[in-house]
Amino acid sequence: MTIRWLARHAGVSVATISRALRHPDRVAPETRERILKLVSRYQFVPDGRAATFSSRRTGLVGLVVPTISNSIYAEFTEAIQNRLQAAGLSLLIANANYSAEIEAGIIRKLIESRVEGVILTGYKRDAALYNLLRHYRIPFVVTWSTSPEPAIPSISFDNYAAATEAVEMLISLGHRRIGLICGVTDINDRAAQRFDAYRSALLRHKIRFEPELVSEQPFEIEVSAEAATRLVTRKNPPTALFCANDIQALGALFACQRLNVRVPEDISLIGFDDLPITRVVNPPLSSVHVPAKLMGQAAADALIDAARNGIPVTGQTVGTELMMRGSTAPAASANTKIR
Amino acid sequence: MTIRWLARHAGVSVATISRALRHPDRVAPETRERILKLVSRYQFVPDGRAATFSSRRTGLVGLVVPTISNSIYAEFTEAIQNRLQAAGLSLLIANANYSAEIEAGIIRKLIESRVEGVILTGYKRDAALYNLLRHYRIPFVVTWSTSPEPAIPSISFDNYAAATEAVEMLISLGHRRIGLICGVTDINDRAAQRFDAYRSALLRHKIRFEPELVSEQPFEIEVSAEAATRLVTRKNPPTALFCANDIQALGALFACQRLNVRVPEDISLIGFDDLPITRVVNPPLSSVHVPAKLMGQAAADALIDAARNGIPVTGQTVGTELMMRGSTAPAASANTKIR
DNA sequence: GTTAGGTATGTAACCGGTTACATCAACTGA
DNA sequence: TCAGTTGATGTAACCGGTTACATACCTAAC
Repeated sequence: MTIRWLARHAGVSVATISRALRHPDRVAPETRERILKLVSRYQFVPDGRAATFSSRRTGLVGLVVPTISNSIYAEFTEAIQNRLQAAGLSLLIANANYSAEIEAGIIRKLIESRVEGVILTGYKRDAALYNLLRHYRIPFVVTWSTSPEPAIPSISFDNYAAATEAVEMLISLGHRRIGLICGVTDINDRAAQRFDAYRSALLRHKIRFEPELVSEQPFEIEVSAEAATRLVTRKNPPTALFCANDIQALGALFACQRLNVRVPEDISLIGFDDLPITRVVNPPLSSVHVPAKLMGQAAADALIDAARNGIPVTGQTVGTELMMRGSTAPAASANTKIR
Repeated sequence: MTIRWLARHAGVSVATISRALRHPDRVAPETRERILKLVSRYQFVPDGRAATFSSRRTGLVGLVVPTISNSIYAEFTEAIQNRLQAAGLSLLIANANYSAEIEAGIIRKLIESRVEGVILTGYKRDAALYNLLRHYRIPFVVTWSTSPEPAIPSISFDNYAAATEAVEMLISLGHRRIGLICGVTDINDRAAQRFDAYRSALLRHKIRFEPELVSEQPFEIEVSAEAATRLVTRKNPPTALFCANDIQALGALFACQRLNVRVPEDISLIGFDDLPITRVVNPPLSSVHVPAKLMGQAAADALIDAARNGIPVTGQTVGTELMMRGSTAPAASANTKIR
């Protein structure tokens, strides 16, 4: 079942079939109707590979996310998808599972399928991958973190500034023992930047940085709850916990509930991402609102412009907002013992 | 940059280049080395469309999920991805957003890209779509629900049986006023089947079905919390709530906490999906464990077999397990007033 | 009546790999 | 020494659309 076969049956040439499908206004109405009737009778679906192959445009944009488990990426993905769809482009979603090797394989696959743009999560990766994309003149954009290298366009919020704001807030509320739960900084540059912000904020306020108050964990709620349990049950527990991710903050919140550590009376919590669930739990969880949707739209728009009009992708910073809710309170004036 | 260009530069034919890349053992070691050196020097990435186009094998499997927000699909997706990757196939993930129109468009796109298999979520869709897939001899499998039509192979658990078990459990604990929060049954056949099971279980036990105790809602935690609030603050509130989805169950749990309705003393809860978070909240949430991973693996294996060896996909039922946790308790013997 | 311009359609090259088949050299064994 | 076999490589058709260009026909204007 090819356009040649249809052409024979309709008594026209292949070009007319192709035109009837792609540019219906360029064939005579009666011819068009005859062809479309055949197409629907035989349920003909043209081969997209052949089409993109000969037209030299794939209409494809690739998105590489580190995980699909975290629903913050779902919102991001949907924003991108909607934007691309409106522009007549399709999205290829790929999950790198926080692995550099898998990601490299994915990027290669995307180049093989000749995508017209790539949206990446995080900036930290082998320079060879960036070079490969540039070599194939595939516009790309980094999201969720900003590369220090100006040649790598990033459409992102400022992880460092956002985390700084959260930690500074805790400090301004009088907290001096502040714990941190964050992602694994080796494989997650967002976590690394938030970690840096945490440490710098403490130093700036002459608060000693204590490695024992920091816990790097993969983003699983059970693991996070255990990590929080360990922090909170120390002899000298922190009075506040900054969690570089809402999943981890929720794990911490539930762990505290289980241990009868009162939030925010005994310990203050601030999360990151501002997932919808933060507004529903008890107490509602303070969190850094991340403009995932806006960021996705801007990234998609930039790639659409690049693919359509050859406009180079330029970086952009979108704002975050610290949402203060019931999980955060001033430190008890005295160093009240917990429990 | 094509294999023809490389062939000229290497002083060999295009066939040798192609072989050096696809079947390295079929070219002389020295020739191979010379070619591969050129390939890496010029960062040559062969055009995948041309490759699949001429070899008549795309190595692609499509997955259509109704949402990527719910992490239960993440586990499912990852299981599929791992299985396919091991078999040398790639996964195309597409999000239908609970829309039949979007789904139809996606399926068409998948056929256009000549995928070698399709994994669908839910069985209820226009028969024309199934016919189209069959017409193109694309093996497909339905997951997450079982089609009553035997010609539509389903690898799934039994929604009706699983929901029945949960409701029967509540009844056996003495509950007589049992509410239901579920997805929108018009667009979600899983929700519809669970709804049916709920109603049938009540009738079987001579418990009057009260439509006011049922709330169909999209899977958003805030919306679910509001729905639960409405149910629980009725004059004559239910003593148990079956939630056909953990997101909704969590919304209900947090709403109850906020209203000072004690779980499970005042109201028992059972969810569905057994997300990791159910084990961390307080009290831990009873839930129907769904073998998402197993189901994904089985679906992937079936399609691999179909694509590789032409073995027709056959249906299969995987088991669920009701996980009883702290959110469920026997009904208070008298009809104690809540609050 | 001739020519210019427009519309509908056909012809065929082309996109960039893959692979069946052909070719040729080198080696094996009688 | 020569037929037979093996291994390495080349030739060219092919996958199924798209589209530049050619062609044929019709209408309108001078």
